Amino acid sequence: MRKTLAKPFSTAIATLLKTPYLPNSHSSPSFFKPPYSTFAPLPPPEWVHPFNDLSDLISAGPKSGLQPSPWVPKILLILQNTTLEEDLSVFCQKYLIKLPPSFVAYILKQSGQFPNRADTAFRFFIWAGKQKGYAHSLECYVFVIEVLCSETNFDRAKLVFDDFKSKGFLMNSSAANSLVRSFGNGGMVEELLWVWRKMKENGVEPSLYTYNFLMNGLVDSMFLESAEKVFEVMENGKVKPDIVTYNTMIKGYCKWGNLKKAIEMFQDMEARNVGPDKITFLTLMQACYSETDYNSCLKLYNEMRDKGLEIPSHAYSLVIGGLCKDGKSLEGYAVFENMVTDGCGSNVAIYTALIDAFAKNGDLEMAMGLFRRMENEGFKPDEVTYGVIVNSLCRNGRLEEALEWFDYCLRNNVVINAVLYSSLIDGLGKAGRLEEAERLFEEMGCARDSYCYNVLIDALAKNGKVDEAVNLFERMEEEGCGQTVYTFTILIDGLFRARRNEEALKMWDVMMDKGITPNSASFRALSTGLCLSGKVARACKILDELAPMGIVLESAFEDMMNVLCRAGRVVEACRLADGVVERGREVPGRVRTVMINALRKAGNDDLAMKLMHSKIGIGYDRMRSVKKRVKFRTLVVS
DNA sequence: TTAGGGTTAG
Repeated sequence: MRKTLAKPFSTAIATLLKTPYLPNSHSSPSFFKPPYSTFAPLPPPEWVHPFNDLSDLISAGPKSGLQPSPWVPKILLILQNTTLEEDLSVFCQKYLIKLPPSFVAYILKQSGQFPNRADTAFRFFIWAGKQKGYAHSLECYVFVIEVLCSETNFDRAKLVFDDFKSKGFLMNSSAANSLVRSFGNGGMVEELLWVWRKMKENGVEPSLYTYNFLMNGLVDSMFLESAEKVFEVMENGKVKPDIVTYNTMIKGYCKWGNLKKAIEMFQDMEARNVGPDKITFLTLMQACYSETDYNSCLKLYNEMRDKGLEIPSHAYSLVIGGLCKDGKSLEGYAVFENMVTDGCGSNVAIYTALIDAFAKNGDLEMAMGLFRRMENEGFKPDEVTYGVIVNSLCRNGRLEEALEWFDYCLRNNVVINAVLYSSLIDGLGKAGRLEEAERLFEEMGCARDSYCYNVLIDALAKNGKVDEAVNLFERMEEEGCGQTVYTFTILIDGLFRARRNEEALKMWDVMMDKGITPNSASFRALSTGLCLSGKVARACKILDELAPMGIVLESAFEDMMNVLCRAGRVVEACRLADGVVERGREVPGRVRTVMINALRKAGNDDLAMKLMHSKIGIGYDRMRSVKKRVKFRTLVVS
């Protein structure tokens, strides 16, 4: 038997590398190329059966006349099988094969092509390391680290690397590239620096790839200043920054929220003749989109078109999505038509965004037309699309149709998510159909999120069922669903409406104690309740307490003025205006404008005109020949 | 080697 094993492993591997079964055989690492003569022998190809698993392989034995078959890929498939080590042990023993490190490295490298392989790969690596007469090569370490880092298993990667360091391998450039990439992705800076030092020691010059991997690692770990330094080194060194380096830096600035610097770099690259590519544009567009700067998104898209660059489908998604969010459904549709003309395929997300935008603009016919067109083109509407349809119908008072679509989803096994449920519960609540809303809430087929709770709490509170709303608020906590600033706003508003002022104030304190940051809307609910019950000073005090916490609510004072004027409490409004000026919380000119607008909004045109034609708020009291600002109070006194 | 979308509440 041993005699028949004499055919070298190299022959088997060489044959296998040529077979179409081998995934990505063209990308096989260079150290799998000959010479293989030092490898222990494996069964010759003619033995090999088209195995389904390793047990087949083991039991096959010599069978003449069979076609050579790619058994290595079969072993790779067995990587999905947890008994790999055991099987391989048996296999190696049976054929008395000495496990070659290159084989282990190969399996580890290939295992990266399967999802969630880090655990198996790691155990395989450990198992192989324990085999008699076997020692891991540099590549084994590099590949297992690569697999571990790609699945964010950084602790294990560190463990393996500590072992690696003790072995005293000579660093080479491909190992260095891989390690820099792995450690960069994991933010393992210490390890990264070790590799860099080792490269220097062993005279391995960093290539453009090494630099770019390093840059990407630094940027992803938010070490932006270090990335800037590396960039500088590249600019002054032999290896100049290329398009990837620039794109990585731009990504860094975007992630850091420094869009201005990203744009500067974008302009700088043009000046240095490194033309921006589709990735540069897409990165910038994504950043603009995230900052809701949809206009810049559109400008970048137009620039891309002018340059004749290929426009990726995702860029269209961003531009169309941005226009839709801005309520510009027609403009969004125009870009959509460009996309179709360019031969760039649409997708469910783009259709859904357009349907939503048209529906929000009240054009339900166009929205439904797009829905049908999408279906005719073979796109299957998903849970988000149905969510948009149901929400649009609810918003437009077409609750019955929304319910029909809900039934349709149920009948056709379409997933119904919490968004669709919350839209429907909200629709029912706003239509006063509380019982149905509550029933739907209880019967929900998925986990309830804060939206679902909030819409129902709102429905209850607005329909005079404040106790039930508070019960639901408590149940929310019991069921582990986080209360949000919306929950508190709804309840504070509801409690004030029910004249349960002290409870409303307590609710505000609970919110603060929970570390939930109030916003303009929540303070509006509180201040409205307080102002209408004559406690303007208390509202001001609470507002003043927020400032030291760094919470500045831009419209707070304006909202209070509006509420007071609308309630005809002009004296209190004037007192508030004077207080705001005296505390220097707002420039007098603006307070004056706010006051005029508030009076106008409240329909009190007479006082608004009087204020406009006086020097109140900005003028000086010359009668008493003391330079003093005329108080707003004089508006109602004189 | 670098980039990745759509729906909901006060």
